[in-house]
Amino acid sequence: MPNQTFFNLPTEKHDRIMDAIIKELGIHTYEHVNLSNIVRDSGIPRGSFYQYFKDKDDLYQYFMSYIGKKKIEHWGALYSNELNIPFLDRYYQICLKGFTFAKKYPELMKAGQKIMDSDYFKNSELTKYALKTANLIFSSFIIKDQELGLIRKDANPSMIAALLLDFMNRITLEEYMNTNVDLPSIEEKIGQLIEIFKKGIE
Amino acid sequence: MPNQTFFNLPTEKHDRIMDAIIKELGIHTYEHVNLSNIVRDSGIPRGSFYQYFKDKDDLYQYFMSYIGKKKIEHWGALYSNELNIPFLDRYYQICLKGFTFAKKYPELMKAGQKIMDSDYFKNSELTKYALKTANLIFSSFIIKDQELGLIRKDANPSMIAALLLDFMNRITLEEYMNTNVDLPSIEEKIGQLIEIFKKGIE
DNA sequence: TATAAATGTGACAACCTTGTCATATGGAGC
DNA sequence: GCTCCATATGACAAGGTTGTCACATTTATA
Repeated sequence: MPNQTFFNLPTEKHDRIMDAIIKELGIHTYEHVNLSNIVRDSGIPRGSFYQYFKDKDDLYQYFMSYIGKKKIEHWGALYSNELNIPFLDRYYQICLKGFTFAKKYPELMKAGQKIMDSDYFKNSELTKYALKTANLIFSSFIIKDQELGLIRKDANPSMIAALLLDFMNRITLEEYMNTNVDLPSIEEKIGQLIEIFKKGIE
Repeated sequence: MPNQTFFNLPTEKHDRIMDAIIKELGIHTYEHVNLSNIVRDSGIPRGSFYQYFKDKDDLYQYFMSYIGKKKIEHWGALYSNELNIPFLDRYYQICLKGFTFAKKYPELMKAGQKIMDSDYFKNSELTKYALKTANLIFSSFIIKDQELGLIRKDANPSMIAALLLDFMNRITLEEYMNTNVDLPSIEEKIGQLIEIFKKGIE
């Protein structure tokens, strides 16, 4: 985590640095992140960077916690157990939230996507754990629906979860990042997907 | 494409170099490929590398054509229009072929996967074209089945294609590369997926 | 205002990677 | 053996990146 000095910075400077970091992480995978670009873009001297962050790794840790906070803020209640709606309705809402997140924080979204392409990210234990957790959360909702008779009991929850997470990931990459795509066309697409999942294609 | 000199090389030397290239491409994304590792591993002098290949780009071009040839060899007939079987049966076979490909050429498979993570690959027009083509091929099979009444006409062919391609991609990454996974468990998994697609989960 | 502590600064050493080039070697044809 | 051409070779220049450090400046405290 960054040095306390970094957190003591005036908001304007903190944000300027974060913007530069987000910009750079949105352009290059983690391994290719160039500190020189960050210090140039944020207008801070090279030495200052190393006063705030121990190294690249430190930068990454902070970025992950930063984007994590924003995401929890944004999706929040939709992942709560207290929300009692059918899983596919919940999934629909979660996908749409992805769209609004991408519109609200396009640069952050880009950086978040890019990070996932990085070896560093893929090889980290934390990542494997996070992906497994995402699947488990979806699975638990699916199992609940199976008990309620909303979803066939012979369908494998973890497989359904994986398929829906895959779709969400792809639509995020292909559609949400595309400025020409509007909300109605996204709603239409997610609706189509859910139809296929409900009824099958046969 | 590499210089003629490269193709004149004795098979043993050619293979030694290809092995080193495949090994390196399997470890680092294209942007991070290190020529020094390749010349060390293949035991050729640095100068020779530049006698064979113009630059990194040349290496990439050759690798793509190399893996492309192996893939066409391996999947061949399964993508042919002359094979007249229901699309989901074909899809099942295609997925299984992926498993045997991964077992036959594990290092090549790893390199092929890694390449897809590279910015260079993602931003190339050829790639976008290739991905679009894969979807179109699947879609054309699906449309044929729709006309035959095997698949519902109101299901979007391109979306079905995308979902199934996504699944194939993920199972390749997660299962095929894993040495502990055997054929029966893969067959089981693909079977489950196809069940979900046929009947839906409701 | 004086002093100490914290923070800012950028030149630079150390390191790494790429692609080049002058020179060496090998073999085919005469 | 001689000449020519293809091929082999590795030291090195050019370019780029990282993290450091000695010194400058600002802020906090007495």
